[in-house]
Amino acid sequence: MPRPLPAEVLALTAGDADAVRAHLLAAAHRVIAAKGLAAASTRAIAEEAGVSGGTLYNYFDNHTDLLAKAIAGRAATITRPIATLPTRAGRATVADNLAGFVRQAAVILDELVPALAAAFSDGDLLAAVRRELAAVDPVDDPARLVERYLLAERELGRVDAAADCRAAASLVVTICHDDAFNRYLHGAGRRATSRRREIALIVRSITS
Amino acid sequence: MPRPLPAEVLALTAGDADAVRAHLLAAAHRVIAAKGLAAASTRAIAEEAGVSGGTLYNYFDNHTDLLAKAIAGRAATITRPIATLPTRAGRATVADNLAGFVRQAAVILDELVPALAAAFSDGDLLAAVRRELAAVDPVDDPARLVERYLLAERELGRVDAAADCRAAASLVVTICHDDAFNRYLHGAGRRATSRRREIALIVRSITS
Amino acid sequence: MPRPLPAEVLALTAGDADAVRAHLLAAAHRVIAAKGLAAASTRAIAEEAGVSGGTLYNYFDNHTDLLAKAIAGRAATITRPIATLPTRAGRATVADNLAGFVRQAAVILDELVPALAAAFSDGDLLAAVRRELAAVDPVDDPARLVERYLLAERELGRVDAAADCRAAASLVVTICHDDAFNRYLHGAGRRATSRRREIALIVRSITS
Amino acid sequence: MPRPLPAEVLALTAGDADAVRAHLLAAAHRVIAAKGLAAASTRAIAEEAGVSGGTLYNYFDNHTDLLAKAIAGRAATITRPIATLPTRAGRATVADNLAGFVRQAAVILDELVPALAAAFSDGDLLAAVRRELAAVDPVDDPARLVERYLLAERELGRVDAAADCRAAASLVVTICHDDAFNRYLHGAGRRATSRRREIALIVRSITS
DNA sequence: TATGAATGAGTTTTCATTCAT
DNA sequence: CATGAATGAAAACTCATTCAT
Repeated sequence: MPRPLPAEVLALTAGDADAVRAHLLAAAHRVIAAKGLAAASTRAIAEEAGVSGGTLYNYFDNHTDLLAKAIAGRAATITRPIATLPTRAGRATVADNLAGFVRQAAVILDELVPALAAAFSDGDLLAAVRRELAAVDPVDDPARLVERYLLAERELGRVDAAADCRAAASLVVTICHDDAFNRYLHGAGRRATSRRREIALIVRSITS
Repeated sequence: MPRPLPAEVLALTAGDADAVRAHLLAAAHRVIAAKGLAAASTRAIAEEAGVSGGTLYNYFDNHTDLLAKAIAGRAATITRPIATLPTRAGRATVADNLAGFVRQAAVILDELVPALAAAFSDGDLLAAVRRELAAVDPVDDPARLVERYLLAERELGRVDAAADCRAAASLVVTICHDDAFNRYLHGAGRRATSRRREIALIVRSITS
Repeated sequence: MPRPLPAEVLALTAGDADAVRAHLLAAAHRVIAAKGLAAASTRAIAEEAGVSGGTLYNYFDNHTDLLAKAIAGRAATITRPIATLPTRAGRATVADNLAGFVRQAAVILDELVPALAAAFSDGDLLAAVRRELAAVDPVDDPARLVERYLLAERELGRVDAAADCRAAASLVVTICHDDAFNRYLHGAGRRATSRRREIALIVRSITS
Repeated sequence: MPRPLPAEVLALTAGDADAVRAHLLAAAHRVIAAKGLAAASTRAIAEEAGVSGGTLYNYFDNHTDLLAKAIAGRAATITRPIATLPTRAGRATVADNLAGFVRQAAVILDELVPALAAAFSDGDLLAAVRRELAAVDPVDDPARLVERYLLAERELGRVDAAADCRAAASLVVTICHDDAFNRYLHGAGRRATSRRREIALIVRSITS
């Protein structure tokens, strides 16, 4: 007999199918973040979401589909908290602004990069993740964001007119990625590297 | 019914236990590279190595131990093909030498980074990989290699006396890491990014 | 491909979870009795129960849990067929009644003692069996049953007022245990020892 | 290449085949006593004995043969420490002498009964144990020993002329067996039961 | 006749998926 | 479109036994 979703889940989703889907994706991501991709079995996700195992299949094609959407979905939301960077142009110093960006990006990347990296373990999953990523709006690309900030600084004269803002932005974002990767690779004990010297080097190159 | 190792394997190892171990590690790495970590079951590895399933346990404690050594073992050999970089100081241009390094590093990182990243999927495996990595000689760190090259260039006057060679080297290596990650994330079809502009930016910062 | 339980099993259990559990425990006990504890693999039990291997894990934590409950479960039902002993007080002779008890107890102990003894082979299993046995109602202790019978005979004057009924009962039960152990140890061919002389000795001690 | 046995083993056995066999049997029994029959793998026994796994097969037909001889071999030596009982006739009291026997027997039975019981888990092993037990000299039967003691007491007039010494002896030995079984079944925590009352009951029956 | 590596059948257990309710 | 039990393939790992050395 078809039964309604459990009270807790209904309270969160109001029974809206998309809301339920989002709830399940969030549960999946929590499990991946907490216990790793290998532990993100359908049963573990269902339990975390407070639904029955079979229910997942009413909202997703299969296990891989669910995982891929949970992982790639985070990539779409990644620029959200750092979207204000371009508005900081003209304030403080360029180096400080970039360092601030690196610091803020770390929070998001620390939960995105490990999940993304873990997807490398399974060819099918990786293919599905690629498909999902392809659908993400490339305008939200963080590198574009940083580039826009540097261009704004160039407008203000705080960055050389001839500076390659795209390359500089790309370098900054690359630093963020590698840091997140290394933080997870080397474990929680690892002290966060400051990267102040690398940023100074980049800034030196684009300012006279 | 016990038998000596199959002829093919014996030919490679001459019965030496360490050689057999290396043979099994190589087989494990081939499976990981070809089909992904998730497909690197003990059975698949044993088959690839041309050996019976139980034989693996005569050489490794367990599946995780084998995988961790197969993955981390590559990290130890990584500087081998690029160790000649410092000797190139004074020849060609700094930018070309760094670009050449990035190109060569890509070959190795393309087989190391995906396996390393895939280990993020399993907490136990990651912990084992960390233990193995800790045993790798840090003198072989590629960043130190690039730094030594830049310091040699500084001796020769082709790099500013005040240049932060460590930061520059760190940036170059970071580029390599992120590129390898992105190449695998976005799939084989992806054209390798040249990174010429980023290297130019770095070089500009350390030369006058 | 999921299917309901096979027709035979459904007929026995009517889909009730506790009935299925009991069915599985009975299957486990049949396998132990027929082929020994070492042959009571999960596969053998599932086959005997007419069920798929994975199904066992929907009802029991693990193999040890299943075996322990199958073994200890019998101990709980053991007094059932001999519970009427106290009502025989005053009829026939005390010796005959005790001999009858010994004979009846043998039927049950012949299927309990070997399984219990076999559990000595595995420390984990034995620990689990102990836990299960601790949950059995001690009021059903057969020694208490025999004691109550002897006390009833004492009330009737057929046993000395000063007789140590508890010790006598304990001796009778001990005989039952050791006989069951020895019957299994020496094999089916062994003629059941009558123990008439030992019972006579006990009776002589508690009657004048 | 045939090598000599390891130095430690040679020191104990002087290379004598029977001594080596005894050494291996003792090792097997130690493993069974310490970790249970299920843990008494060929590898564990070989390690305990300080020899290589293949060596066992130069002295025993197979695993079962080795275990059966290790278990049944103990039964042959069981009367050794209590053989002096008959000489105690006339000294102390009959009850004390029997209680002393029960106490001493416990030491031996505590290592024999659990191993014997564990053999119930495997039909093949049990059959082999039965074969080995059949070869044990029945004159050493502890029950005969106790009977001889009681007959000696009867000669001395401390036991009734009409007493059924065989039944009494059988009861005493039965107590020992059941106690050992129960001690192991209920675990080390269990306080040893004194059985003074049961012995008193038996003695009352054979003395006036 | 000691060694110990290779074997491979066998063990317990997990898990994505389906479908009767 | 919720449930959760049944499935059975696949996983990691163990172990008695053999035989080249």
